[in-house]
Amino acid sequence: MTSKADPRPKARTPRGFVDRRGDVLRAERRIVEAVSQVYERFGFELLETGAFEYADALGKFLPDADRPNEGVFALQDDDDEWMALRYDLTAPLARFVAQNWETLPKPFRRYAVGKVWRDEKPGPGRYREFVQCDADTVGSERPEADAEIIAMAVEGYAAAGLPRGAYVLKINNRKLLNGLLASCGVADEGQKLAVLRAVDKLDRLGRDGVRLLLGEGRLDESGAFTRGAGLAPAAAEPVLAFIAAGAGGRSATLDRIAEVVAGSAEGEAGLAELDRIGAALGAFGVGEEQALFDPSVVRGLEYYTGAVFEAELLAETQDEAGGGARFGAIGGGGRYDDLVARFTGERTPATGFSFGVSRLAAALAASGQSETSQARGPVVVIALDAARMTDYQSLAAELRGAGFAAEVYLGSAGMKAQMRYADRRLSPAAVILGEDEIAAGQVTVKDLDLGRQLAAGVSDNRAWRGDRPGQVTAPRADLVSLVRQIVGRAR
RNA sequence: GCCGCCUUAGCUCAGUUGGUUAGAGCGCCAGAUUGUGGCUCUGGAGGUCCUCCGUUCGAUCCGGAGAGGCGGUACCA
Repeated sequence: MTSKADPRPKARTPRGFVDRRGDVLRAERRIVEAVSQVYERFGFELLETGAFEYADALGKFLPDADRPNEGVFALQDDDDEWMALRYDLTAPLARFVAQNWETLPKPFRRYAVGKVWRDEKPGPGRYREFVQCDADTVGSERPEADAEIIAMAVEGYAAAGLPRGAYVLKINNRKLLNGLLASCGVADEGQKLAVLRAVDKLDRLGRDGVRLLLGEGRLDESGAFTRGAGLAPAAAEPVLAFIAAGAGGRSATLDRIAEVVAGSAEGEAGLAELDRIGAALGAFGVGEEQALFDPSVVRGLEYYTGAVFEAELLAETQDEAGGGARFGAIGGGGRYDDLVARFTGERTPATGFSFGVSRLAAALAASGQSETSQARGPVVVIALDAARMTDYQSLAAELRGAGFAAEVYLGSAGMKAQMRYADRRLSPAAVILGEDEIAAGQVTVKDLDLGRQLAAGVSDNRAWRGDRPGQVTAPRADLVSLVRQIVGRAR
């Protein structure tokens, strides 16, 4: 061995990225198609924008000289302009709407499906590249627009195959908490954000944990201290009462919220919006158990200005180790009335919902709803004799012409390995054209599914091979009808 | 980002009190079976023992640094 550096690169996927094969992709494509159909039925137009945006269009995560790659994958173009891979589909929508406002039908309703990228610490089920599916309405401030987005999300989950009761869509309104805080004398933006963050942790830390985070702060088990919002107890108690108001049906929740936010103009406005959303949901036929009001929903984002939505998976799930898997949100969204104004200076009301496609696929799998069946392979034409490749190719072409997936085995292994190949591909049939068949003007088609069934009961290899189960030899002209019989059975 | 644990074959993992050829199961390939998937048997391939630096006659093992993975926490568009 020399001390020269190994010139061979290591085959590996970059951190936070995954390779995904046919079966997974098929499942995801089914989901996307189902949800897209729902969106189209509601009158939403498909829009695609590029993967890159100029960094300033992406908003607060824009790179600057000090940390050009914070949170996003960014690079500098030839003209020194920073561009970055989009981290969601909403920022590109805001840019598109601002750019094309004059020519768009208003309100503008579009859905979008595409990859987004985030340069952050990957975790289980959390990658640096993933597919999102969004629907947004830009240019309507009616609460009915929010309700419609929620109704589409509910229908989307149903269309994707998530059963009723497996999830719940929680609805809240930022104006409620804003109004509440204002009437408690909390005006500082940083403090408001800290309150939102604390409220967001209700499901994980419980009421007492949130109380600590609303006040001075909280010391967790590992000894790390999280600074709180610094609210006085007199201000924290109404917040705690507010976030506890969520149990029960939609109108009962509204009644309880009304008591807490009474006297605040912004709170009353938020309440009125929720009331109209609730009425519209009723008209859409969205049940109380599918979409409810929950004052503890936050969505963490600064840019939401009104209604916020979050879909949570309820079904009992298990991770691979058998423990209870925490799933958390499987989608979310809300109203963002200021996002387009970043470009135009004019307030443009907008509302939307977004879900992660692979997260939903994982949710379906976890609730036992996904068909994880392996894709069926093609009919495999066994290649026994290199000199006969053209014959094999025409057999395959004939089958493809008749509408079957078919391929000629292109490796160099023998018959046994070729049969194993067809078996692993889950092919329904193998076509054998050997010397015997050629001499007799025949072709042999083997039913692999039948063999799979019979194999379990066979213990003697000689018999297994000798019986040749499901194997039919017939005149070559009958190829297509033989395959049709066998493959028809397989479907 | 911070704290803790972990990293040996494609996968799951043994093991070496620091010593010459590092193992198992599963998987993969081949033969038994000139042209037939499964079972069984036999054989084979596959390892920088995460990387670098240090200690040592000698390091997969000890020390340090780094990378990657897992869990918690923070952040989350």
